[in-house]
Amino acid sequence: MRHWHGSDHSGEDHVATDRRKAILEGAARLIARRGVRGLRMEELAAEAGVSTALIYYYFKDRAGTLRHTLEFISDRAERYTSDEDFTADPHDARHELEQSLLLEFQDTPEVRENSTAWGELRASAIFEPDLRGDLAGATLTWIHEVAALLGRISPTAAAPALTASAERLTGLLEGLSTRWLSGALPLPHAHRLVREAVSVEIRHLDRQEDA
Amino acid sequence: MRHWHGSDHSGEDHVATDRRKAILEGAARLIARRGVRGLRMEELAAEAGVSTALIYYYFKDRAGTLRHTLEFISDRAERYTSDEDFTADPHDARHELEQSLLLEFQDTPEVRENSTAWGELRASAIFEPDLRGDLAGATLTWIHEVAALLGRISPTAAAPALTASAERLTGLLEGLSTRWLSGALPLPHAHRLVREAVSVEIRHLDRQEDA
DNA sequence: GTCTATAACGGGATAGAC
DNA sequence: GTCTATCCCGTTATAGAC
Repeated sequence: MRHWHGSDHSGEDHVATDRRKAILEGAARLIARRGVRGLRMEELAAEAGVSTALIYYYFKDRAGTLRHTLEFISDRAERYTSDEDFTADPHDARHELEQSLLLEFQDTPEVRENSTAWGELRASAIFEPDLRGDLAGATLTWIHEVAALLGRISPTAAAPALTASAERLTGLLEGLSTRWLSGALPLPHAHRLVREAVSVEIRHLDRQEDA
Repeated sequence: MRHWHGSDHSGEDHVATDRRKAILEGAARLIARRGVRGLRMEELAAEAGVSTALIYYYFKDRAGTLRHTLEFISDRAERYTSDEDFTADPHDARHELEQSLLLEFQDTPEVRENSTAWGELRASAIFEPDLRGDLAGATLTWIHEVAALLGRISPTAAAPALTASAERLTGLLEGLSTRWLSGALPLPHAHRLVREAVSVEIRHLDRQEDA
Protein backbone atom coordinates (compact mmCIF):
# COMPACT_ATOMS: atom_id res chain seq x y z
CA MET A 1 0.00 0.00 0.00
CA ARG A 2 2.64 2.44 -1.01
CA HIS A 3 3.55 4.09 -4.23
CA TRP A 4 6.54 3.44 -6.37
CA HIS A 5 8.48 4.51 -9.35
CA GLY A 6 10.64 2.12 -11.28
CA SER A 7 13.11 -0.10 -9.53
CA ASP A 8 15.89 2.43 -9.40
CA HIS A 9 18.24 0.55 -7.14
CA SER A 10 20.48 3.43 -8.02
CA GLY A 11 24.02 2.26 -7.96
CA GLU A 12 26.56 -0.35 -8.63
CA ASP A 13 25.53 -3.96 -8.89
CA HIS A 14 28.64 -5.77 -7.83
CA VAL A 15 28.38 -9.17 -9.37
CA ALA A 16 29.03 -10.73 -6.00
CA THR A 17 25.99 -9.09 -4.43
CA ASP A 18 23.76 -10.19 -7.26
CA ARG A 19 22.63 -13.37 -5.64
CA ARG A 20 21.52 -11.55 -2.58
CA LYS A 21 19.40 -9.35 -4.76
CA ALA A 22 18.12 -12.34 -6.70
CA ILE A 23 16.93 -13.88 -3.46
CA LEU A 24 15.14 -10.75 -2.36
CA GLU A 25 13.49 -10.31 -5.73
CA GLY A 26 12.47 -13.93 -5.77
CA ALA A 27 11.06 -13.56 -2.29
CA ALA A 28 9.06 -10.54 -3.37
CA ARG A 29 7.64 -12.51 -6.30
CA LEU A 30 6.80 -15.49 -4.17
CA ILE A 31 5.19 -13.41 -1.48
CA ALA A 32 2.99 -11.83 -4.09
CA ARG A 33 2.04 -15.31 -5.27
CA ARG A 34 1.67 -17.14 -2.00
CA GLY A 35 1.69 -14.59 0.74
CA VAL A 36 4.17 -14.09 3.53
CA ARG A 37 2.99 -17.20 5.29
CA GLY A 38 3.06 -19.27 2.15
CA LEU A 39 6.71 -18.56 1.52
CA ARG A 40 8.77 -21.78 1.51
CA MET A 41 12.51 -21.49 1.88
CA GLU A 42 13.15 -24.31 -0.54
CA GLU A 43 10.82 -22.84 -3.10
CA LEU A 44 12.54 -19.51 -2.69
CA ALA A 45 15.89 -21.15 -3.28
CA ALA A 46 14.61 -22.64 -6.51
CA GLU A 47 13.06 -19.35 -7.59
CA ALA A 48 16.30 -17.50 -6.99
CA GLY A 49 18.47 -20.24 -8.45
CA VAL A 50 20.50 -20.79 -5.30
CA SER A 51 20.62 -23.32 -2.51
CA THR A 52 18.66 -23.00 0.67
CA ALA A 53 21.88 -22.88 2.63
CA LEU A 54 22.89 -19.69 0.89
CA ILE A 55 19.73 -17.98 1.95
CA TYR A 56 20.45 -18.86 5.56
CA TYR A 57 23.99 -17.70 5.06
CA TYR A 58 22.77 -14.28 3.99
CA PHE A 59 19.73 -13.80 6.12
CA LYS A 60 20.24 -15.97 9.16
CA ASP A 61 16.77 -17.56 9.23
CA ARG A 62 13.32 -17.38 7.76
CA ALA A 63 12.29 -14.42 9.85
CA GLY A 64 15.40 -12.53 8.82
CA THR A 65 14.72 -13.29 5.19
CA LEU A 66 11.23 -11.97 5.59
CA ARG A 67 12.39 -8.82 7.32
CA HIS A 68 14.94 -8.05 4.64
CA THR A 69 12.46 -8.76 1.90
CA LEU A 70 9.83 -6.47 3.31
CA GLU A 71 12.47 -3.82 3.77
CA PHE A 72 13.60 -4.39 0.21
CA ILE A 73 10.07 -4.00 -1.06
CA SER A 74 9.58 -0.99 1.12
CA ASP A 75 12.69 0.64 -0.28
CA ARG A 76 11.78 0.25 -3.89
CA ALA A 77 8.26 1.38 -3.08
CA GLU A 78 9.35 4.95 -2.84
CA ARG A 79 6.71 7.48 -2.30
CA TYR A 80 5.40 8.81 -5.56
CA THR A 81 5.05 12.24 -4.06
CA SER A 82 8.15 14.03 -5.26
CA ASP A 83 8.70 17.11 -3.18
CA GLU A 84 10.40 18.82 -6.08
CA ASP A 85 7.60 19.70 -8.45
CA PHE A 86 5.76 21.64 -5.82
CA THR A 87 3.39 23.82 -7.70
CA ALA A 88 1.08 26.21 -5.98
CA ASP A 89 -1.58 25.37 -8.53
CA PRO A 90 -4.34 23.45 -6.76
CA HIS A 91 -5.30 21.75 -9.97
CA ASP A 92 -1.88 20.20 -10.33
CA ALA A 93 -1.99 19.13 -6.73
CA ARG A 94 -5.27 17.41 -7.26
CA HIS A 95 -4.00 15.59 -10.28
CA GLU A 96 -0.93 14.61 -8.36
CA LEU A 97 -3.00 13.27 -5.51
CA GLU A 98 -5.21 11.24 -7.80
CA GLN A 99 -2.25 9.80 -9.63
CA SER A 100 -0.50 8.94 -6.44
CA LEU A 101 -3.53 7.13 -5.12
CA LEU A 102 -4.37 5.39 -8.37
CA LEU A 103 -0.87 3.96 -8.54
CA GLU A 104 -2.02 1.42 -5.99
CA PHE A 105 -4.29 -0.08 -8.57
CA GLN A 106 -2.27 -1.28 -11.50
CA ASP A 107 -2.00 -4.82 -12.70
CA THR A 108 1.78 -4.99 -12.87
CA PRO A 109 3.91 -7.49 -10.99
CA GLU A 110 5.63 -4.77 -9.04
CA VAL A 111 2.46 -3.13 -7.83
CA ARG A 112 0.95 -6.49 -6.97
CA GLU A 113 4.06 -7.41 -5.06
CA ASN A 114 4.12 -4.21 -3.11
CA SER A 115 0.42 -4.14 -2.39
CA THR A 116 0.38 -7.78 -1.43
CA ALA A 117 3.35 -7.40 0.83
CA TRP A 118 1.80 -4.38 2.47
CA GLY A 119 -1.45 -6.20 3.02
CA GLU A 120 0.36 -9.20 4.43
CA LEU A 121 2.31 -6.98 6.71
CA ARG A 122 -0.87 -5.40 8.02
CA ALA A 123 -2.59 -8.70 8.46
CA SER A 124 0.42 -10.18 10.21
CA ALA A 125 0.69 -7.23 12.53
CA ILE A 126 -2.65 -8.20 14.02
CA PHE A 127 -1.00 -11.25 15.52
CA GLU A 128 2.61 -10.13 15.75
CA PRO A 129 2.93 -6.90 17.68
CA ASP A 130 6.61 -6.69 16.74
CA LEU A 131 5.64 -5.63 13.27
CA ARG A 132 3.44 -2.81 14.38
CA GLY A 133 6.10 -0.20 14.87
CA ASP A 134 7.37 0.03 11.32
CA LEU A 135 3.91 -0.27 9.97
CA ALA A 136 2.59 2.55 12.08
CA GLY A 137 5.45 4.78 11.01
CA ALA A 138 4.97 4.08 7.34
CA THR A 139 1.25 4.64 7.61
CA LEU A 140 1.71 7.92 9.39
CA THR A 141 4.13 9.12 6.74
CA TRP A 142 1.72 8.18 4.04
CA ILE A 143 -1.18 9.93 5.75
CA HIS A 144 0.86 13.07 6.17
CA GLU A 145 1.83 13.08 2.54
CA VAL A 146 -1.74 12.77 1.44
CA ALA A 147 -2.75 15.42 3.95
CA ALA A 148 -0.08 17.72 2.55
CA LEU A 149 -1.40 17.27 -0.96
CA LEU A 150 -4.92 17.93 0.25
CA GLY A 151 -3.61 21.05 1.94
CA ARG A 152 -2.34 22.34 -1.37
CA ILE A 153 -5.74 21.70 -2.90
CA SER A 154 -7.71 23.29 -0.08
CA PRO A 155 -5.21 25.77 1.34
CA THR A 156 -7.54 27.17 3.97
CA ALA A 157 -8.73 23.89 5.38
CA ALA A 158 -7.82 23.20 8.98
CA ALA A 159 -5.03 20.76 9.68
CA PRO A 160 -7.15 18.24 11.63
CA ALA A 161 -9.69 18.14 8.83
CA LEU A 162 -6.92 17.47 6.32
CA THR A 163 -5.57 14.66 8.41
CA ALA A 164 -9.00 13.11 8.83
CA SER A 165 -9.59 13.20 5.10
CA ALA A 166 -6.18 11.69 4.46
CA GLU A 167 -6.92 8.94 6.95
CA ARG A 168 -10.15 8.14 5.21
CA LEU A 169 -8.61 8.16 1.77
CA THR A 170 -5.69 5.96 2.73
CA GLY A 171 -7.94 3.69 4.77
CA LEU A 172 -10.26 3.35 1.82
CA LEU A 173 -7.33 2.53 -0.38
CA GLU A 174 -6.22 -0.25 1.88
CA GLY A 175 -9.70 -1.69 1.95
CA LEU A 176 -10.20 -1.49 -1.80
CA SER A 177 -6.73 -2.80 -2.49
CA THR A 178 -7.47 -5.99 -0.59
CA ARG A 179 -10.72 -6.34 -2.47
CA TRP A 180 -8.92 -5.91 -5.73
CA LEU A 181 -6.20 -8.40 -4.89
CA SER A 182 -8.77 -10.94 -3.80
CA GLY A 183 -10.51 -10.62 -7.13
CA ALA A 184 -13.58 -8.90 -5.77
CA LEU A 185 -13.08 -5.53 -7.41
CA PRO A 186 -12.15 -4.94 -11.05
CA LEU A 187 -9.49 -2.31 -11.61
CA PRO A 188 -11.55 0.20 -13.58
CA HIS A 189 -14.18 0.12 -10.90
CA ALA A 190 -11.56 0.67 -8.23
CA HIS A 191 -10.27 3.63 -10.16
CA ARG A 192 -13.69 5.18 -10.36
CA LEU A 193 -14.33 4.74 -6.66
CA VAL A 194 -11.01 6.30 -5.75
CA ARG A 195 -11.45 9.27 -8.04
CA GLU A 196 -14.89 9.91 -6.64
CA ALA A 197 -13.62 9.55 -3.11
CA VAL A 198 -11.02 12.20 -3.80
CA SER A 199 -13.55 14.60 -5.16
CA VAL A 200 -15.97 13.90 -2.33
CA GLU A 201 -13.30 14.60 0.26
CA ILE A 202 -12.12 17.74 -1.46
CA ARG A 203 -15.64 19.07 -1.67
CA HIS A 204 -15.97 18.25 2.00
CA LEU A 205 -12.82 20.20 2.84
CA ASP A 206 -13.84 23.17 0.76
CA ARG A 207 -17.17 23.20 2.49
CA GLN A 208 -15.60 23.10 5.95
CA GLU A 209 -13.18 25.91 5.28
CA ASP A 210 -15.58 28.62 6.20
CA ALA A 211 -17.02 26.89 9.23
CA MET B 1 -16.43 -7.26 8.69
CA ARG B 2 -20.06 -7.89 9.24
CA HIS B 3 -22.48 -6.89 11.87
CA TRP B 4 -23.97 -9.05 14.51
CA HIS B 5 -26.46 -9.30 17.26
CA GLY B 6 -26.06 -11.77 20.08
CA SER B 7 -25.24 -15.37 19.35
CA ASP B 8 -28.82 -16.42 18.79
CA HIS B 9 -28.19 -19.90 17.48
CA SER B 10 -31.95 -20.09 17.64
CA GLY B 11 -32.94 -23.59 18.40
CA GLU B 12 -32.40 -26.80 20.18
CA ASP B 13 -28.94 -27.63 21.41
CA HIS B 14 -28.96 -31.38 21.44
CA VAL B 15 -26.36 -32.37 23.94
CA ALA B 16 -24.73 -34.61 21.40
CA THR B 17 -24.09 -31.74 19.00
CA ASP B 18 -22.58 -29.60 21.71
CA ARG B 19 -19.02 -30.71 21.13
CA ARG B 20 -19.26 -29.78 17.52
CA LYS B 21 -20.31 -26.31 18.57
CA ALA B 22 -17.60 -26.17 21.20
CA ILE B 23 -15.03 -26.88 18.55
CA LEU B 24 -16.34 -24.19 16.26
CA GLU B 25 -16.49 -21.65 19.04
CA GLY B 26 -13.02 -22.56 20.15
CA ALA B 27 -11.80 -22.23 16.60
CA ALA B 28 -13.36 -18.79 16.37
CA ARG B 29 -11.60 -17.74 19.54
CA LEU B 30 -8.27 -19.12 18.43
CA ILE B 31 -8.51 -17.55 15.00
CA ALA B 32 -9.12 -14.22 16.64
CA ARG B 33 -6.02 -14.80 18.77
CA ARG B 34 -3.66 -16.36 16.27
CA GLY B 35 -5.16 -15.90 12.87
CA VAL B 36 -6.33 -18.50 10.42
CA ARG B 37 -2.82 -19.56 9.64
CA GLY B 38 -1.83 -19.73 13.25
CA LEU B 39 -4.54 -22.20 14.12
CA ARG B 40 -3.12 -25.51 15.43
CA MET B 41 -5.37 -28.52 15.51
CA GLU B 42 -3.96 -29.70 18.81
CA GLU B 43 -4.37 -26.34 20.41
CA LEU B 44 -7.91 -26.24 19.13
CA ALA B 45 -8.58 -29.63 20.67
CA ALA B 46 -7.36 -28.37 24.02
CA GLU B 47 -9.38 -25.18 23.74
CA ALA B 48 -12.53 -27.13 22.97
CA GLY B 49 -11.80 -29.82 25.52
CA VAL B 50 -11.82 -32.67 23.03
CA SER B 51 -9.26 -34.81 21.28
CA THR B 52 -7.77 -33.94 17.93
CA ALA B 53 -9.23 -37.10 16.49
CA LEU B 54 -12.73 -35.88 17.19
CA ILE B 55 -12.13 -32.76 15.22
CA TYR B 56 -11.06 -34.81 12.24
CA TYR B 57 -14.06 -37.03 12.79
CA TYR B 58 -16.37 -34.04 12.49
CA PHE B 59 -14.64 -31.91 9.92
CA LYS B 60 -12.52 -34.26 7.88
CA ASP B 61 -9.32 -32.21 7.87
CA ARG B 62 -7.86 -28.85 8.75
CA ALA B 63 -9.25 -27.17 5.68
CA GLY B 64 -12.71 -28.51 6.42
CA THR B 65 -12.47 -27.28 9.99
CA LEU B 66 -11.53 -23.88 8.72
CA ARG B 67 -14.36 -23.79 6.22
CA HIS B 68 -16.95 -24.73 8.80
CA THR B 69 -15.57 -22.25 11.29
CA LEU B 70 -15.68 -19.37 8.89
CA GLU B 71 -19.17 -20.38 7.91
CA PHE B 72 -20.09 -20.56 11.58
CA ILE B 73 -18.74 -17.13 12.19
CA SER B 74 -20.45 -15.86 9.11
CA ASP B 75 -23.76 -17.25 10.31
CA ARG B 76 -23.68 -15.71 13.73
CA ALA B 77 -22.54 -12.45 12.19
CA GLU B 78 -26.03 -11.70 11.08
CA ARG B 79 -26.65 -8.45 9.46
CA TYR B 80 -27.61 -5.80 11.92
CA THR B 81 -30.01 -4.33 9.42
CA SER B 82 -33.35 -5.68 10.50
CA ASP B 83 -35.84 -5.28 7.73
CA GLU B 84 -38.65 -4.97 10.22
CA ASP B 85 -38.26 -1.53 11.70
CA PHE B 86 -38.43 0.12 8.34
CA THR B 87 -39.26 3.71 9.04
CA ALA B 88 -39.64 6.22 6.31
CA ASP B 89 -37.94 8.78 8.52
CA PRO B 90 -34.55 9.57 6.97
CA HIS B 91 -33.21 10.55 10.35
CA ASP B 92 -33.84 7.10 11.72
CA ALA B 93 -32.28 5.57 8.66
CA ARG B 94 -29.17 7.61 9.13
CA HIS B 95 -28.90 6.63 12.74
CA GLU B 96 -29.42 3.03 11.77
CA LEU B 97 -26.70 3.22 9.17
CA GLU B 98 -24.24 4.78 11.56
CA GLN B 99 -24.98 2.23 14.24
CA SER B 100 -24.67 -0.62 11.82
CA LEU B 101 -21.30 0.61 10.62
CA LEU B 102 -19.98 1.46 14.06
CA LEU B 103 -20.74 -2.03 15.26
CA GLU B 104 -17.57 -3.11 13.47
CA PHE B 105 -15.57 -1.15 15.96
CA GLN B 106 -16.19 -2.48 19.42
CA ASP B 107 -13.68 -4.04 21.69
CA THR B 108 -15.63 -7.15 22.54
CA PRO B 109 -14.43 -10.70 21.93
CA GLU B 110 -17.23 -11.40 19.51
CA VAL B 111 -16.60 -8.38 17.34
CA ARG B 112 -12.89 -9.03 17.36
CA GLU B 113 -13.50 -12.61 16.37
CA ASN B 114 -15.78 -11.71 13.54
CA SER B 115 -13.69 -8.85 12.26
CA THR B 116 -10.51 -10.84 12.52
CA ALA B 117 -12.03 -13.82 10.79
CA TRP B 118 -13.40 -11.63 8.07
CA GLY B 119 -10.04 -9.99 7.54
CA GLU B 120 -8.31 -13.35 7.49
CA LEU B 121 -10.80 -14.59 4.99
CA ARG B 122 -10.15 -11.64 2.73
CA ALA B 123 -6.42 -11.95 3.06
CA SER B 124 -6.53 -15.68 2.43
CA ALA B 125 -8.70 -15.23 -0.62
CA ILE B 126 -5.84 -13.40 -2.28
CA PHE B 127 -3.98 -16.68 -2.45
CA GLU B 128 -6.81 -19.19 -2.40
CA PRO B 129 -9.31 -18.51 -5.16
CA ASP B 130 -11.63 -21.15 -3.69
CA LEU B 131 -12.57 -18.77 -0.94
CA ARG B 132 -13.52 -15.96 -3.27
CA GLY B 133 -17.02 -17.09 -4.07
CA ASP B 134 -18.50 -16.87 -0.59
CA LEU B 135 -16.61 -13.73 0.14
CA ALA B 136 -17.86 -11.99 -2.97
CA GLY B 137 -21.42 -12.95 -2.16
CA ALA B 138 -21.23 -11.73 1.41
CA THR B 139 -19.62 -8.49 0.34
CA LEU B 140 -22.25 -7.85 -2.27
CA THR B 141 -25.02 -8.44 0.24
CA TRP B 142 -23.40 -6.06 2.65
CA ILE B 143 -22.98 -3.38 0.00
CA HIS B 144 -26.60 -3.69 -1.02
CA GLU B 145 -27.76 -3.35 2.54
CA VAL B 146 -25.75 -0.22 3.05
CA ALA B 147 -26.94 1.11 -0.29
CA ALA B 148 -30.53 0.45 0.76
CA LEU B 149 -30.05 2.42 3.95
CA LEU B 150 -28.48 5.23 2.01
CA GLY B 151 -31.45 5.13 -0.32
CA ARG B 152 -33.78 5.72 2.59
CA ILE B 153 -31.68 8.69 3.62
CA SER B 154 -31.42 10.17 0.15
CA PRO B 155 -34.57 8.87 -1.50
CA THR B 156 -34.01 10.64 -4.80
CA ALA B 157 -30.40 9.61 -5.30
CA ALA B 158 -29.73 7.40 -8.30
CA ALA B 159 -29.10 3.73 -7.68
CA PRO B 160 -25.55 3.65 -9.09
CA ALA B 161 -24.57 6.57 -6.89
CA LEU B 162 -25.96 4.77 -3.86
CA THR B 163 -24.03 1.67 -4.70
CA ALA B 164 -20.82 3.60 -5.21
CA SER B 165 -21.21 5.30 -1.84
CA ALA B 166 -21.93 1.98 -0.20
CA GLU B 167 -18.85 0.48 -1.79
CA ARG B 168 -16.73 3.29 -0.47
CA LEU B 169 -18.18 3.12 3.01
CA THR B 170 -17.79 -0.63 3.29
CA GLY B 171 -14.36 -0.51 1.71
CA LEU B 172 -13.31 2.15 4.16
CA LEU B 173 -14.63 0.04 6.99
CA GLU B 174 -12.54 -2.91 5.94
CA GLY B 175 -9.46 -0.76 5.73
CA LEU B 176 -10.00 0.92 9.07
CA SER B 177 -10.93 -2.34 10.73
CA THR B 178 -7.57 -3.84 9.82
CA ARG B 179 -5.84 -0.76 11.14
CA TRP B 180 -7.76 -1.01 14.35
CA LEU B 181 -7.04 -4.70 14.81
CA SER B 182 -3.37 -4.15 14.15
CA GLY B 183 -3.28 -1.52 16.85
CA ALA B 184 -2.77 1.39 14.51
CA LEU B 185 -6.09 3.09 15.08
CA PRO B 186 -7.73 3.75 18.45
CA LEU B 187 -11.43 3.00 18.61
CA PRO B 188 -12.72 6.51 19.31
CA HIS B 189 -10.75 7.78 16.38
CA ALA B 190 -12.15 5.06 14.16
CA HIS B 191 -15.63 6.03 15.27
CA ARG B 192 -15.08 9.63 14.38
CA LEU B 193 -13.72 8.80 10.96
CA VAL B 194 -16.64 6.53 10.20
CA ARG B 195 -19.25 9.02 11.33
CA GLU B 196 -17.66 11.71 9.23
CA ALA B 197 -17.44 9.41 6.26
CA VAL B 198 -21.14 8.76 6.53
CA SER B 199 -21.98 12.42 6.61
CA VAL B 200 -19.61 13.18 3.77
CA GLU B 201 -21.17 10.52 1.58
CA ILE B 202 -24.70 11.59 2.43
CA ARG B 203 -23.92 15.15 1.60
CA HIS B 204 -22.42 13.91 -1.63
CA LEU B 205 -25.57 11.99 -2.50
CA ASP B 206 -27.83 14.91 -1.64
CA ARG B 207 -25.76 17.10 -3.85
CA GLN B 208 -25.92 14.67 -6.75
CA GLU B 209 -29.66 14.22 -6.54
CA ASP B 210 -30.49 17.16 -8.73
CA ALA B 211 -27.76 16.58 -11.27
C1' DG C 1 -18.73 -40.80 19.26
C1' DT C 2 -14.70 -40.30 21.62
C1' DC C 3 -10.30 -41.40 23.17
C1' DT C 4 -4.86 -42.64 23.22
C1' DA C 5 -1.06 -43.48 20.73
C1' DT C 6 1.54 -43.01 16.84
C1' DA C 7 2.48 -42.80 12.00
C1' DA C 8 3.62 -39.71 8.29
C1' DC C 9 5.15 -35.56 6.45
C1' DG C 10 6.40 -30.93 5.44
C1' DG C 11 9.60 -27.67 5.91
C1' DG C 12 13.13 -24.97 8.66
C1' DA C 13 17.69 -25.28 9.72
C1' DT C 14 22.70 -26.94 9.84
C1' DA C 15 27.13 -29.71 9.08
C1' DG C 16 30.72 -30.03 6.36
C1' DA C 17 32.90 -30.37 1.77
C1' DC C 18 34.53 -27.57 -1.92
C1' DG D 1 30.51 -17.94 -0.89
C1' DT D 2 28.16 -21.71 -2.38
C1' DC D 3 26.71 -26.34 -2.60
C1' DT D 4 24.87 -31.33 -1.20
C1' DA D 5 23.09 -34.00 2.07
C1' DT D 6 20.65 -34.57 6.07
C1' DC D 7 18.82 -33.87 10.53
C1' DC D 8 14.98 -32.85 13.33
C1' DC D 9 11.07 -30.65 14.97
C1' DG D 10 6.26 -29.22 14.87
C1' DT D 11 1.88 -30.54 12.92
C1' DT D 12 -1.35 -32.89 10.50
C1' DA D 13 -3.66 -36.95 10.17
C1' DT D 14 -4.95 -41.88 11.09
C1' DA D 15 -5.26 -46.63 13.37
C1' DG D 16 -7.51 -48.99 16.51
C1' DA D 17 -9.41 -49.64 21.24
C1' DC D 18 -13.40 -48.49 24.04
